Amino acid sequence: MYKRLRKYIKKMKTSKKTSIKDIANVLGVSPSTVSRALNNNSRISYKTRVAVQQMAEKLGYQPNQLANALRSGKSYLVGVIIPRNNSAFFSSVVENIEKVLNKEGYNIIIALSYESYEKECNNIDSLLFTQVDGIIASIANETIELDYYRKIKEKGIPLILFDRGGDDLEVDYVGIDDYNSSHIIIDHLVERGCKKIAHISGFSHKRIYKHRMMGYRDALKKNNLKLNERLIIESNLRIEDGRRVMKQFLELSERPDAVYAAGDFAALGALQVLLENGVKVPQEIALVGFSNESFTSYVSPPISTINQHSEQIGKKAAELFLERIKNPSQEEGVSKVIIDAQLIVRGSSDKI
Amino acid sequence: MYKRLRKYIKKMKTSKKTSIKDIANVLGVSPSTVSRALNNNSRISYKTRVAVQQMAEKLGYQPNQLANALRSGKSYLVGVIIPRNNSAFFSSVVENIEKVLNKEGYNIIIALSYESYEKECNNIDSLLFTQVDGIIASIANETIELDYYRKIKEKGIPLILFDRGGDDLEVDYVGIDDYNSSHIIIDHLVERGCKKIAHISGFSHKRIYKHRMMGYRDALKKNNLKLNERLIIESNLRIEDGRRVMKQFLELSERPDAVYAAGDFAALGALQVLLENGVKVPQEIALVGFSNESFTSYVSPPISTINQHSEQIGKKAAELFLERIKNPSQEEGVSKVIIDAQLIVRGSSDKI
DNA sequence: TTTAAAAATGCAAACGTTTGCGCTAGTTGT
DNA sequence: ACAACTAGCGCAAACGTTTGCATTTTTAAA
Repeated sequence: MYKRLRKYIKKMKTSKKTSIKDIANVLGVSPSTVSRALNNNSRISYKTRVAVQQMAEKLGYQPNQLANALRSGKSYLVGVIIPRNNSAFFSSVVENIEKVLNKEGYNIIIALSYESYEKECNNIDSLLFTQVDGIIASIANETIELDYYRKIKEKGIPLILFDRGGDDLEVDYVGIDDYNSSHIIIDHLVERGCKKIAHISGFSHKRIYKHRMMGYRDALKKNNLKLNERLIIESNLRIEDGRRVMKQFLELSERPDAVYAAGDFAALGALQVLLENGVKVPQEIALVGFSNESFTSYVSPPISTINQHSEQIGKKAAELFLERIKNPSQEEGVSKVIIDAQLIVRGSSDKI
Repeated sequence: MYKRLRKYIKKMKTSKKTSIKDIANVLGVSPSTVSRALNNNSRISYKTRVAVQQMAEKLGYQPNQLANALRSGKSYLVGVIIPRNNSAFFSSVVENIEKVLNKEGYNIIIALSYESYEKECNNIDSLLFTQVDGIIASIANETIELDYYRKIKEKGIPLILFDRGGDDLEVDYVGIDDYNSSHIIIDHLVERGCKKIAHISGFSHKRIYKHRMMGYRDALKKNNLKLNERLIIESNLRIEDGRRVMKQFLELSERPDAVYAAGDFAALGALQVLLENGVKVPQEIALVGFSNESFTSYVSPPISTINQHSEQIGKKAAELFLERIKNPSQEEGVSKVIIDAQLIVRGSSDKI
């Protein structure tokens, strides 16, 4: 027994990976016994189990997930695709997805799309190649065709979308009520006396931005405010887009007295332009963003925004995945979970 | 031929995964032929290759990376461990690591430590379990014992550290010159007339913060400024830490006329307290942060900071990994790449 | 002591892919 | 016609782990 051990410790110096076979050889048992002992199988005696587990520890045995996944058909990996990284919303969603899934023995693979359709397609291929057990995703801004997402579905792999989903896809979805969020924002701005409310919209081929705009339009109507098409401009909602659009609004003969931007980065750009032009915020022009990015509370004045409950979204997305795993039936209807958002009023739109 | 195809198309409806065996069966060739045809092996005739590749396309064949990695001993995955997610610095490093490695056929697995030692250990275990070909990491603030990183090394898996490294580990490293960066900051503050410069330090058990503090101390001496220990406070460098420490500095009988914070989040917290207390920045107290987080340019006044060249760090870290793969010899010396940082002067410390 | 039952293993094959070496059919040269 | 060579495959085993079923060993009862 000790001769065998010494022989194998020596072997360990040159070849770094310990496998079940190595343990089996040292102890003079079969690999299946080692596997069963490591997995506390009742068919293995206590004595053998202890010997195997101690030897595994001594030889630095590390289970090989590749082999396990190949054999079992399950990798216990979940791919999480997000469109951008430097965003408090997506960071928080990822964190909460991870917490829920880690508890159930899953690990996540984070894939970043950088708002690019091509990168997104590469990510999906990589994740499928890696045999993930499921994919949780939010769609990149550049993405119009959803063929790649359909591909996931066709392979029978659970797909859950959050925030940015797609009407054409019959898959599970978690998001907030974009339409109603706009109502809340417009009501708030109307309540503080605003009458000419402009909207920096995202691309309306993206469902969430379309709903935010529909909400904006209907809320204006509800409050008997005239709809001025020149006060609606679509953009990619980056800081530079917010700056450009805000400049356009300032050049109008009829200036707005409030601006609702469908994303916080665009709101930040708009704020920068307002301050640079000596416009008093919120006295002359009030400002509301969307998504509660961290910086909205750092800047001056702090920006009012919509809290999208990223924690809840992350948790719910992970739970939907786990339910899909437990009920693999393809015929079950899809879930759409819509969470009410919340307006956070700060200096940029506060009533004085 | 068509009977075989129809039989298999039918089979595809129920079992979602197409393997090389399925293609082999339809075409009446062996699995090894299919594999070779898919990999453009010269041992396979053009006719067979085309037939195989077309059938693979028709049957929706997706290579199984698990099997490939198991067979070859290489997963072409690289684990990237970062301590926090909502940071422009780490986001940018990750993005640049990914770009370089994707070009070489590698995919990355991002693991977040949330500044926790325990989470970091779990991440390392998960990555080893997943048979990554290498790990690129920045150490969590809570981590003192480096045993888990040693474990990576002992398994012969390439390990590259960036930014936050460890003196005890003989591994490749990329970072900036923290000592010299402090000199640059102090010189700048001295040039604008500051005489009582306080330092919000990170934990000095972390090498980078220790070097930043040493640089601070030596730069004061170099400029014949008196060192006041009450103007140095260690902290975790979060926003709330910056607030707390700044409040302490404001309560001193001898107030500082400048504050150098070893991280931008702490600088932001300090700025908030200064503004809340009606202190004019930079006229009464100048402020400099570290890391060039996005928000440093959004807030008012914009915060002077150190640009850590995250792009270069990411690229270099990935390149060091690739070199390790090309030269697997264990005896080669480790690389330490130190990049000069750059001071970005903004409103918080600008000369008027 | 013998027999039967229970406990504790071991064998073989599965998972998907790749690759060294062997085999076969066809072609070319003598 | 025969021998040698080459192109184009196929066989079998590797990679690490798990699991159904068979086999062996141990224990208890007659």
